[in-house]
Amino acid sequence: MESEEVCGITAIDRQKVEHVENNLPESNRIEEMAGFFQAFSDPTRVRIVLSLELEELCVCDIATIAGVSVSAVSHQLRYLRNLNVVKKRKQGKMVYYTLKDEHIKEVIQTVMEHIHEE
Amino acid sequence: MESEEVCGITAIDRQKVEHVENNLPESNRIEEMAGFFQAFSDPTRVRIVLSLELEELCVCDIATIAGVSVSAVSHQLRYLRNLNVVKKRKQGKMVYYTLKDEHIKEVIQTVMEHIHEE
DNA sequence: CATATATTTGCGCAATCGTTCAATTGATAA
DNA sequence: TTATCAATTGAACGATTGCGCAAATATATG
Repeated sequence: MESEEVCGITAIDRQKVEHVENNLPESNRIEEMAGFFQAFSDPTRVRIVLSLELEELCVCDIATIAGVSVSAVSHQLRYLRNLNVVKKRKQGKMVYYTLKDEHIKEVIQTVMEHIHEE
Repeated sequence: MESEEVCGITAIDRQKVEHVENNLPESNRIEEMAGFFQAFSDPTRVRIVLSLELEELCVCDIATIAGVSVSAVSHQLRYLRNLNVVKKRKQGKMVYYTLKDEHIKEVIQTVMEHIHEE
């Protein structure tokens, strides 16, 4: 048998494990990826992003569409802003949000197609 | 001004709001999307999925690669199985996991490219 | 049968998340 | 100035998440 003790965990197939470990992206990249996916892992945020694909909207209107409080939306918008998904434009008292860059649409499109294909 | 009271929330631009509401996917679809993204919103799960892109692996080896306990991996694998992301093949005492379908790779590839492009 | 190994499962804990509420900031209008 | 309105912020909450531990399950072997 090709088993071996490693740090208290039994690694059965040492060769496969090494192959994978050598070809996996580094931890930073992996966390970055997870972080990106997390941005869209909540229905409210998905609704916000899909809405902003269609129109530039003020916080209040986003709240109406998303069906949650203005405060909740504002928190989520800050979250999405920090992740470079959306950007804001201030005009008087009001703040208008849009998607930061266009190829977020592509990513979402790809995922939506994937979901439909089954 | 084009403001109006709707369920206690002030909708500023009625026209935009309606346009968005009419063109947004239905709630089921949105939750489905969020659920899909959630599958990859955790570093351990990302590591698992990226590993299974490279090799068919047993639970124990996945645990070694992911750097968490066998139990933790098993929990995550069940989660991913319920989401139709991975499938298992039993051989004796051991259970080998692979990705369920190939075009999950495409989705991940698209996202990775997106992240690199900035 | 008993033993050993690989995986799964249920439980509980700590950390995180999404939300609301209340207070605050920033800008406009009287 | 004061009043008003849009948006942001911080605190607190309940709910969910990811994990490890320990027990249970499943399969192979003596």
